[in-house]
Amino acid sequence: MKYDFKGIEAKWQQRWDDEKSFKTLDDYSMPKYYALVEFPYPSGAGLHVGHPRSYTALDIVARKRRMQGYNVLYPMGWDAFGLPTENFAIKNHIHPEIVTERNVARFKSQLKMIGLSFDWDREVNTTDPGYFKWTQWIFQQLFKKGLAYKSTMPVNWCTSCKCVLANEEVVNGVCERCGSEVVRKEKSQWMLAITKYAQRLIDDLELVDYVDRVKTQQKNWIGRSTGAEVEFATTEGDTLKIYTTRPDTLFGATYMVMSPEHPYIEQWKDKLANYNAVVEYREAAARKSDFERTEMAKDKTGVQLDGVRAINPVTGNEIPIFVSDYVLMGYGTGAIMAVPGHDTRDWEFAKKFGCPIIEVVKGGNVEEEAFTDCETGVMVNSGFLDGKTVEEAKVAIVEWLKETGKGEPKVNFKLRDWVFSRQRYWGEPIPLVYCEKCGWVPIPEEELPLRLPEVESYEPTDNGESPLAKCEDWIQTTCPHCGAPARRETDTMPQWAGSSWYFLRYMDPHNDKALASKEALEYWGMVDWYNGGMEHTTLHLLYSRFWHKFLYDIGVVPNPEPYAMRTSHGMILGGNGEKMSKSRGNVVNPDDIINTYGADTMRLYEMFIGDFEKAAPWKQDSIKGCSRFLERICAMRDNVAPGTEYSQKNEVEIHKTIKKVSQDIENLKFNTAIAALMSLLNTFADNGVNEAEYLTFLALLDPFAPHLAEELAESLGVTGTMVRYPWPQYDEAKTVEANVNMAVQVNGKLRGVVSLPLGCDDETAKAAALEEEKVKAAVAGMNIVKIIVVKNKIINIVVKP
RNA sequence: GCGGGUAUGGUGAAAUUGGCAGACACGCAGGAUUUAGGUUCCUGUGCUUCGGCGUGUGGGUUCAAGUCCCACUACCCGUACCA
Repeated sequence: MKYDFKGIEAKWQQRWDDEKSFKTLDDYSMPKYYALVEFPYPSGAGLHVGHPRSYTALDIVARKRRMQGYNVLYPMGWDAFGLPTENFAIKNHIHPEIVTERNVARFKSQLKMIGLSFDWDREVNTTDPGYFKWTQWIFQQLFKKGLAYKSTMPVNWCTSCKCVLANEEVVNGVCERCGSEVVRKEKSQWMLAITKYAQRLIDDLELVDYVDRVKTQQKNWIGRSTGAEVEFATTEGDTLKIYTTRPDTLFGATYMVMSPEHPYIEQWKDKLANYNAVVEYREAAARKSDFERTEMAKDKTGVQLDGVRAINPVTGNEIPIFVSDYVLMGYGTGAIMAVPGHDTRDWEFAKKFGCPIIEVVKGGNVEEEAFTDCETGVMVNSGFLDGKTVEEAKVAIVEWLKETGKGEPKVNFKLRDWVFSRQRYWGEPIPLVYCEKCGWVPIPEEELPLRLPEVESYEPTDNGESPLAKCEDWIQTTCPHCGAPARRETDTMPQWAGSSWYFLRYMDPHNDKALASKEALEYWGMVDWYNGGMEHTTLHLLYSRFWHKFLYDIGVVPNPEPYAMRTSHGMILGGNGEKMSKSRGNVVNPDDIINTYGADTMRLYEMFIGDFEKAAPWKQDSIKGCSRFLERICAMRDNVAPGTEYSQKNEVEIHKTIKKVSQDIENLKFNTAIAALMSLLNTFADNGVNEAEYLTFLALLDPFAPHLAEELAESLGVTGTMVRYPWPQYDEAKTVEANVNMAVQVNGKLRGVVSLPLGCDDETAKAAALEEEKVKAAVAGMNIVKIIVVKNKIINIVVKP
């Protein structure tokens, strides 16, 4: 049979569509399996070959689970709010909604050509009012529980575009789009109190099965550290509170540093002889762009306060206080005690400003560099701490701090609260109004979804307000609480909002009473397997875990964690090993591959390309191997002999392959699963093949190359589709040959191979090894010291002259 | 800086607990089929001075190391003064 992939693929895609073969069943008595891939942002460029890597991998898992009798939820949708669409709309004067619709249509038709087994009846779109109604609803719940609040925050401001940028849009300190300088500007923003969940977001990683590197990245991002808060009295009679992870080095604190934004600068205004110089420094720091701040990072700057000094609580010494921008207002208390002997940054600063450096932990040379090791050192010059190890000293000093009331143990996190507002058009409107009397008030639930108003221009305003700020008609409303005139919030939500809960909507996508029904949430939660890119292992994963925990706390979802398992795929690179991008000109379009070789070949190649978790360069030549493999399967169809049992010749190889393919799919080893299928085909080519054997092969092939598997199975009389065809079973006893080849080594070097019965005893193996001609030659004239036998694997003869 | 990862033929890559390094492919070479190119099929293919040598480098443990230990180097990803 000739391999007509175009005909075959069109035929089966049509049939799956007509029969709704992948429809998720509403039968909650069946065992369930929820496989999830990250839904894409439907960009104008269309799909590239990187997208299908993840989709195909979990399609294989989903298809296998259906064949194993599970009720499978494998859905797809669109994360469609976002900047590129808005920018395209601005440039071409088209409504973003129309742009989105177009892009989604393009993406969908491309995905359909790949033969992915999504249940399209459950498609979701974050820009659909029926969807974002619930995004807004969740935000209102957060607000009601006090987890959404307004706060003045420094934001990134592009001096040329005159608008606020997200952190991701600032590349090397300049605007991603226009290349102009980006500076900091204070703006009032909506914030979400994710830091309240910081500890639980770390602890509950114990409950889930994520690859280690993902767990590590989450923990690092949250950045928990333990230490102490210590109060330093000042010469002006007040106290300056600091946070440190090294309270053990308190005796070595020879000066203090405050952030330029520290409120004490204003408080001490009248006491500072050099107040003007301090303010000047603060203003210079504020003017610095991100780029300059990073550039200047190596060179420490600062100003010493003239008029206020601090007192080291343990030595009683008076020490100077500096202001420097290497201390950040946003972490700890915005002030530090500086221990130049044992902190690299303090050491650099001390060297530049001539502050004394005292060694309090022995082990290095503090004149040469800061000694930061906590493991080996012993305390010196530290009064009652002398002679203790760092760990012992930490315990002792914290005791002392507690007793004297000068400090207490403290845990800090790097994680900051989530800046949640964007001054943009194409996002979910924040469903709150501001009333002079009542403050911020949520709009009534029955008024959700709050839709975007029609505007003439989507461009941000000159003063950094959202484009919605120009819609006076829309803004003016009444307070739901007291009925007085009120104004709507004009900021919109960030793109992360819609993607923080989309997996819940798939469970019950058309529900208009709740984000999903209780029954659906209980049956489908948690997601059994979630695969996505490493680039989302910090923000998206953390945000969605946070929202899910909140929904758990208010009784909406039944589990504390959303995803039972998380894996990550590597990126598909261009043929030159570089990241695929339009500017590098190395983008490969899946449409071209499908036209030339067919979807099954593309699916196969995407999985065969290499280790699923690692980046892999796209090699156009290598695709042929996969294409040939499918052609050979097709050609073999004409030579399939009748037969309902496995032949003796093929039996072991078949059981082995079933085992390997079954396990490899579970372990993300799609590449070796395909290699095993190729080997089995080679075995068939040598030994001949009958119908029973060929059908098993097709069942194993089905998740990888479903169109061809269907076509060939049909030709063998299989009625219906392969979607629920039973997954082949293997018999462990039949996965091994009666005889094994054991390698014979002499002094660790391979000298021969002997064929022996499986599990034969060591003495027989030794005797057989010594009979082998090449072994005899290698052993001749030597004394045999010992012989090591590893059952069924190797015999090593150790000899000496 | 810090955190994570990677390093194996001409290429993409395989290799349970340490146990025959290079599975499976690509490419290449030779042959067969073909009017020819292409396709398909068969054979070979780590290097080698045929003793051996080979998994980034240098040490170590072991009967045995790609795999374990110590010390390096290079590249990739993330992050940016987090006290």
